Amino acid sequence: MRPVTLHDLAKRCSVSTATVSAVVNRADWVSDTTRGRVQRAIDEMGYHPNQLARGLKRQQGHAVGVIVSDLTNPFFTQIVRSLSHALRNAGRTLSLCDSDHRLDLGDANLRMLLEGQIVGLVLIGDSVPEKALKAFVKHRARIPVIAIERDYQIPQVSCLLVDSEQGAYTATRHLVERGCSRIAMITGPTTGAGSATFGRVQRYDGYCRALADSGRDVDPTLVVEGTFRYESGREAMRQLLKLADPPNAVFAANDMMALGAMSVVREAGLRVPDDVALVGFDNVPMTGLMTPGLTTMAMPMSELGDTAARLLESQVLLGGDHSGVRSTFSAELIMRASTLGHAMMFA
Amino acid sequence: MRPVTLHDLAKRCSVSTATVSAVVNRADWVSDTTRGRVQRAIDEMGYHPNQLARGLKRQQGHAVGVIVSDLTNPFFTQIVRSLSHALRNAGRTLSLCDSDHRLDLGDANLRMLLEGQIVGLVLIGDSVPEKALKAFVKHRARIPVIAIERDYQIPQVSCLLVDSEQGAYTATRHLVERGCSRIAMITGPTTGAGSATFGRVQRYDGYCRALADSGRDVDPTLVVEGTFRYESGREAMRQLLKLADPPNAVFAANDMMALGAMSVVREAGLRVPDDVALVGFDNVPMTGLMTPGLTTMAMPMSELGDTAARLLESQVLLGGDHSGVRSTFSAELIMRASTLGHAMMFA
DNA sequence: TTGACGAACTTAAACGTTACAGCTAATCTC
DNA sequence: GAGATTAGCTGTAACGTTTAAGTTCGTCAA
Repeated sequence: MRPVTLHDLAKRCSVSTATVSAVVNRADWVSDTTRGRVQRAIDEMGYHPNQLARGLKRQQGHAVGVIVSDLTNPFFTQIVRSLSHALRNAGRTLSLCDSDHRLDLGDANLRMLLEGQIVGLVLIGDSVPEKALKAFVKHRARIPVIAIERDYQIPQVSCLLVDSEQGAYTATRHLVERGCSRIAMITGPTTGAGSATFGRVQRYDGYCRALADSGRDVDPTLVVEGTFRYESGREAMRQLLKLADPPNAVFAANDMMALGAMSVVREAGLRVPDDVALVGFDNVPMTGLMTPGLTTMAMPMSELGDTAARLLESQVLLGGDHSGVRSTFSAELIMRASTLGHAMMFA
Repeated sequence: MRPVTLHDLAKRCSVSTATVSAVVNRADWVSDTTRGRVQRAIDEMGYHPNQLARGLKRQQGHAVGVIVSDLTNPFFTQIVRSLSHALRNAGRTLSLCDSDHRLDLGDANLRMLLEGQIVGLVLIGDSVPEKALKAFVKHRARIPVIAIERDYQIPQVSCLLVDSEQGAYTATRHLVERGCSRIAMITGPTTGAGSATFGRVQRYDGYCRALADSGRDVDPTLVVEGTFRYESGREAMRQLLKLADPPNAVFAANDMMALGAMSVVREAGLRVPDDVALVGFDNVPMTGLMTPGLTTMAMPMSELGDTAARLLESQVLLGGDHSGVRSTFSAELIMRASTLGHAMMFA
């Protein structure tokens, strides 16, 4: 069963393929009678335009490439999801690659997408090495590139970032306002995976600024380095509880570590939030599902996805060269029982 | 900066485009000297084949369409991820659509992918209505379709399913072997979202069979219906604890409900697993991260993804018509502290 | 010496679509 | 009523690739 083509329709309606094409593309010069006749034939024969041919002719594909460093990261999953919705509405296809934290695969994916004649590229997380991207941008200057949660120093590349410093400030500030006297922090790793992506430095800076704003000094014994993983949150918390004067509040640089910390606190027979209040960062789905719910900073995920899609579309339509935009989004405080307690939550 | 084409290479090397094409496609008739010369030019000029043109000529695209009913479901995310890896290795692109549980969107996505001249289609979860798929298969008999975790009654469609009955049997059996006397079940919903997908019926059947095998009757007061959501697990567990003779073990039809149940058990001051042992289903990532870890049935996610990719590739290569394969995978018991307790786990 | 053969290459026609330059006939302008 | 304009359509050349059907030329058997 060969797919129906413009030629088939043209023959059927005794018009030229150009006319049929005009109907399909809603050109304004076709008479109503012809348009009706062709449209009916399209419906009857079940015609679908061949995007390969269209793309070849128009010198412009219909797919947007997306490379994500780790699709199983719920934060990234959400972004991909809203990208997917936005692109569908724009009539575009989403070509997805998971680079599995391996930058070499990111490079291979880049080549593959390139051959697929993508019309735009979205990079999520640390998925492609700066060098490879630089080469890409140089050879395909017409393809707009947008990076999410990864800061590239390439003028043509747009970067959408979350203001981690502000988020950390808000989180810490929240603990101050709840009256916590000794506020600890579990930071992200200083080197290796994630260090480039999730702003360990900025989150720590925000913590410091919030303490300074309330007239306190940072107690170095209350700052422990983790690896963003659950188990490292447990380890860090154990360390904190061993202190002579342990903290009564902890801000963790991500939710996984906060959850790890919470499990240790409870195993030690202490109560959350009465003995130790906890705040995380990221708002991964499970934080709202547990009891007590974890207070955390929500990343603006759909916003990032939507903005990326809109930006992309405008740059594609614009055509020609475009300079990279950078914009920063802020994380939002989601208050839950891990800092408020049940009584307060329903007060 | 216009992309390099076969023509550019042909001119540069003073050969015909056919020869260059032959080199690119590794045909065996090109002399070594010519091949070398062309290959060098390819590297120097940075040539990348235009997959649109190739696809148009070959009458066969290079992308595989994937429609997933909800990408944020960690179970599906994992499948997409392993599909992505397998497809990259096969040199194919993955066109992703999230249908957001809306079957009408599934239909729109289907159309979009169709126009993109996909070479194969993978449906994950309940993402496309049977009727729409039937129409698709009828018109595009050459495109193999594989459904994962959704049973279509269409001969040409291959279905990859997880044996829920067997999984539920194994889970319940495990509780029996741990010496639990009163084993409750929290089932999935009888109607609505998920009822078609995750075999509520089969999971309940497996539970019954395991009990029967150990010579017990099903106590209807110990079977409560949930909605697969966390909150419904809490509600169900509250109901179970109110019984005059409450259960000392619970098998929940998915992890979310099991986690909800666990939170209620602990709030009631009871111990897991000593007072109430718990088993879930799905092995979502967080189950291994909490304390106590949740014993659960692991879905063979990468296996499903890989199999889908392999099956697809073989059917694509075969070309022509193909009859749908159905195959069933079994879930695997992951034993954790929610049934074993710490002492037993390290015995 | 002829002719057959194969290695190494070229030619040119597609694939389905779009865009541009015509073309025809009707309508408008003065 | 001659010329200009316009609405509505057609013809055809691309887009970059593959591929079937040649072409050329050197080698080798008879």
